[in-house]
Amino acid sequence: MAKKESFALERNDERVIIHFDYDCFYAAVFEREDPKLRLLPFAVQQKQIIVTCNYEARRRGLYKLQLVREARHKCPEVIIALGEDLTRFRNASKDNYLFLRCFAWNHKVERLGFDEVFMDVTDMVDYNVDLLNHNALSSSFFHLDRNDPTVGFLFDASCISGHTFPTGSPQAVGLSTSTTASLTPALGKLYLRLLLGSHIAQFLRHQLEEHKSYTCTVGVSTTKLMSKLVGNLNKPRGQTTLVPPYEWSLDTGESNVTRFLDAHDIGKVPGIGFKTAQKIRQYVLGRPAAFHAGLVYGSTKEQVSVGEVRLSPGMKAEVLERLLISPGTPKDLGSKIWCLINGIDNTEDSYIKLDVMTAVKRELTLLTCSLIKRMRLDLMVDAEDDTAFGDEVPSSEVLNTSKRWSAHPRILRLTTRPRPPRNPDGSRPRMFNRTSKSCTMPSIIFSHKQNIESIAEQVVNSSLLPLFRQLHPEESGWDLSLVNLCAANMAFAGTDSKAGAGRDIGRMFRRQDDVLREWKVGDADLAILRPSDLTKNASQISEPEQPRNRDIGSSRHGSEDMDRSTQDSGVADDVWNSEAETAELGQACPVCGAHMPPFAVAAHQRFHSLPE
DNA sequence: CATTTCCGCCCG
DNA sequence: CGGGCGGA
Repeated sequence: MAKKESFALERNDERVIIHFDYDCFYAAVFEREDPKLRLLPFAVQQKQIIVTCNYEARRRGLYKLQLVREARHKCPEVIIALGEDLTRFRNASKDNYLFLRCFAWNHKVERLGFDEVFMDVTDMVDYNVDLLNHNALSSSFFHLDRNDPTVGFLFDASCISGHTFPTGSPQAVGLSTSTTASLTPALGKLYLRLLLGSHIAQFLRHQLEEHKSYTCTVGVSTTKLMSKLVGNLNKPRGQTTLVPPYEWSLDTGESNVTRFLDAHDIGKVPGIGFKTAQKIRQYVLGRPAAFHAGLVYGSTKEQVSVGEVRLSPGMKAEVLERLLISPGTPKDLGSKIWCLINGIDNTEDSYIKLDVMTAVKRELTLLTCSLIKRMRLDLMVDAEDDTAFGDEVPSSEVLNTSKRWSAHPRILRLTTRPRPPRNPDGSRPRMFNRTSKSCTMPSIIFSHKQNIESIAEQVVNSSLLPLFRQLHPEESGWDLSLVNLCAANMAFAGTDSKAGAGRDIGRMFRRQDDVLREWKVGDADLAILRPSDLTKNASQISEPEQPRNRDIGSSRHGSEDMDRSTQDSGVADDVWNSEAETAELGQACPVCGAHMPPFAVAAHQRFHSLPE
């Protein structure tokens, strides 16, 4: 049995991130359509402003966000294109993005605006680190395909590709020399990983130039924050890698992260906008920070460096939090910014989270399928027939078109329960700390045209995933002991021409509850959903509640824990699991012992509870 | 409790 | 300026 597949929980998450920034993107889009422009001073105009211009134009004194009048005066021969229609830029951006994404092994590639891309190449790097031949680093081969060892490129693994910060780092020396030994193992490993990152970055840059005719500037580091910032050091058409040490230590002294970051103006840090920066400046200076209104865009501010902020007396997350709270500001903005100015970018967690999300999505989809089946069994009636439940249990969930809904649940609710922390004796406390979120039942769920799977997929995407995110906005380490889906707040369709119909149905439900209550498995920690093992299907049971405003169907689902031996060895666990494993094959009715599909049990039991 | 609307802020 | 996001 695999021991440690719990990737999401292990904090070996020093990622390798590449940030791409296309050089003067809008201008480059036009240049690609008309290469003659490359040699001429060329600018793109929106309204009365030069939004960007090529480097030929910059050589003649033009710059971004300059007034068109001024630009024309300074450089009369400039060629200007109108760039107010964004579609060509949008398309080019998307095209480049898709191109880059083809190289990624995972889907951790994202666009920021039209002209920036982040790519998490951690998996590629780690794969290739293991395959390096340390005796022949300078003639290494970078594998781009795990399945085809011939796909890749040659590179020199004895040095970083492109520029570094700080400049003249071990790069010149190379790894095969004695300096390698002086590097601590951890430092050396990170160095090697970033080195490989720099080579894949170099490769991708050239691919982009060759196949798409776009040059770009890239940064390589372990976070989006740092890779984006460090890339700025060498533009255009350059790349910069932020080399270790990333941690402060006795022999290496200050970390290169803070050394680099501290020199920036506080307002230059992505995520710290003008307002926030001004407040922080004011705090550090002890007086309002001066800023002279600029000509066109922004303004020249009194600069306060990240280092001054970070090292200002008593500075910490709480201080920033208090400083920045005002109506409409995000919750923990203070700690966010404290992290940022210390070079920590929490968004990297979201990459890991993505992996887990796909598993969660699978689970939710299975749950939804179960729920739909149950809803159809319990709530669909023959179009001509007003009675909700016949004498026979339907033999199949397949529905013909002569059925209609007798009632509509109006609310869809997702409930989860985190696994409570373990007691000293290894057992788990029984807690009822469930959390739930609900939304209006998406109408698609009542469709009887589409098949159940496609409906489920839509419901998951449109409703359940958003709910899940609300329930678990925290970082990746979900360890859930229960996931439950239910349809609630019944609305009966019949404009009760028969006055007693509603009451009869209500009574029926109550009787059903009585039966189900007996049948129901105890409320122990049963279903298990863990990021490390989300594949196995468990079961579904119904969960009766109050007669009025009650939930009609409820479908519970979880996955079997890998490490079951360390769990409660209670009987309930075993009962549950045996039921769980046979769930898809069939279940026995606890009253009469008849065998049937699990989703039919509830309806079948209702049959038992019908009035004589 | 969910939904709708608006505002502040950040970004390119 | 236009879009996106989060909070009230």
